Amino acid sequence: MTILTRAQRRTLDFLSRFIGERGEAPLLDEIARGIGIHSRGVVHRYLKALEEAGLIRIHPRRHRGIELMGGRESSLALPLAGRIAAGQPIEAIEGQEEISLADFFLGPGRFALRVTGDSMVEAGILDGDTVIVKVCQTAEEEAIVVALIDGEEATLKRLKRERDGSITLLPENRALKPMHYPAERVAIQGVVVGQMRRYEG
Amino acid sequence: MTILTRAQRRTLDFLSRFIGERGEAPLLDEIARGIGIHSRGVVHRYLKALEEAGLIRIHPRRHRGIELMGGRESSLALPLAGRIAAGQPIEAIEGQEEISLADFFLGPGRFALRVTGDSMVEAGILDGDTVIVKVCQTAEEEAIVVALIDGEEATLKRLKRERDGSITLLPENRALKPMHYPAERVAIQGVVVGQMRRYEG
DNA sequence: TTGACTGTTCTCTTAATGTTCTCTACTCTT
DNA sequence: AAGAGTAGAGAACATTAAGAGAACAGTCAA
Repeated sequence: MTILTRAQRRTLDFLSRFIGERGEAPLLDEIARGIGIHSRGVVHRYLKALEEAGLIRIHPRRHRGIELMGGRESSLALPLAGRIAAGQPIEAIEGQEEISLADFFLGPGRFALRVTGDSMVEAGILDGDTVIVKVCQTAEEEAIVVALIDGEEATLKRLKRERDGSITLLPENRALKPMHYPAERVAIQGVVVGQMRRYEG
Repeated sequence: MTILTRAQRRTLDFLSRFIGERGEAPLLDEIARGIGIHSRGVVHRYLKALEEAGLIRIHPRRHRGIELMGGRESSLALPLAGRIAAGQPIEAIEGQEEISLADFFLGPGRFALRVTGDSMVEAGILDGDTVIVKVCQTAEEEAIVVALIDGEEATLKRLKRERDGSITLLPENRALKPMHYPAERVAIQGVVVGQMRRYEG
């Protein structure tokens, strides 16, 4: 592999940042501005060198036709920038860590469920959220479960077992009352293992 | 894999949204209007390119004869069971629908951030949650943003612009007070586009 | 069956973009 | 002092991207 000159390295850095943020490659003019020069021809020379070094691929004559060969394909991971409210600017903590969506949510016996209603708002589960549920018949105390009552009505509630074996389903909403049932009327369909929400930009 | 041009990408986005909402493919004229042009011929050219790239299939001469291929990054999908709290047992957990984690969260210029603190609890963002942030300098009113104050302190707050150009950062927690700053002290680092949480089983 | 729609194929236009060149200047090394 | 290598400017040319719109042929519903 060839040793890169300073200008070539600047170009490569700009490229990876641009593509990482915008999802598409920059124009030659954008690269020029990004590394502080004015000539497209010069940029083109640097790109040729980077291609020679095997670091990028150029689709000839295509606009924005630069692909970087870093190897790390679009995995199912997001760069993890760190913790917020720690009092530091977040910038440029370039993907040291990554967070894997698969690790987060995927697993055997799981499915997603869209939530309607406000019964769990105080647990941070809002109307419109999606919860990830793991199928199981038994659940631990205090877990948030999908419970089927009398084989008819399914709800999302926090589980509490009473000493006499009966079951209380606690909503996380002060406006709603706990519901109390004998054990045989309640069938647990699964336990909530995750929750996610999208904000429309 | 061919690189898509911007117009081709716009077309693909419109297609998946249209089909997702209405269950059938659009006419060429509808696509044209949807992406802001007037020529059916041009649309047809874009569709050919998308077919070339393996992203859609065209049934020749059929009206609405466009089918979009799962050329997506597969495998990170969960079966979507339906809506809960509708008063029905979660009917037939057949994975007819699926929810794609990639669609949900992945995209250019996004990163994850672990939240510490309770300043946004009433918006359903709890201590320990992870938020997905999209990098951008400007944000719409009422968006939840990552804001850097005086270049030092980063926080997660709801954005409000005052008439005089100054900025108010609103916590979603009655115990905390809104913070008010002149515009030049606040730099927006990104907008929250998603949120997720894991419940330890 | 028929006629209005709809998909397909063309050619044309315009502006933006990639590519190739030549020329200049600066910094090293030997 | 003379090359050699790196940086950069900028002109000239070729190609692409994006779009309009006409003409034709096949589809589909009343």
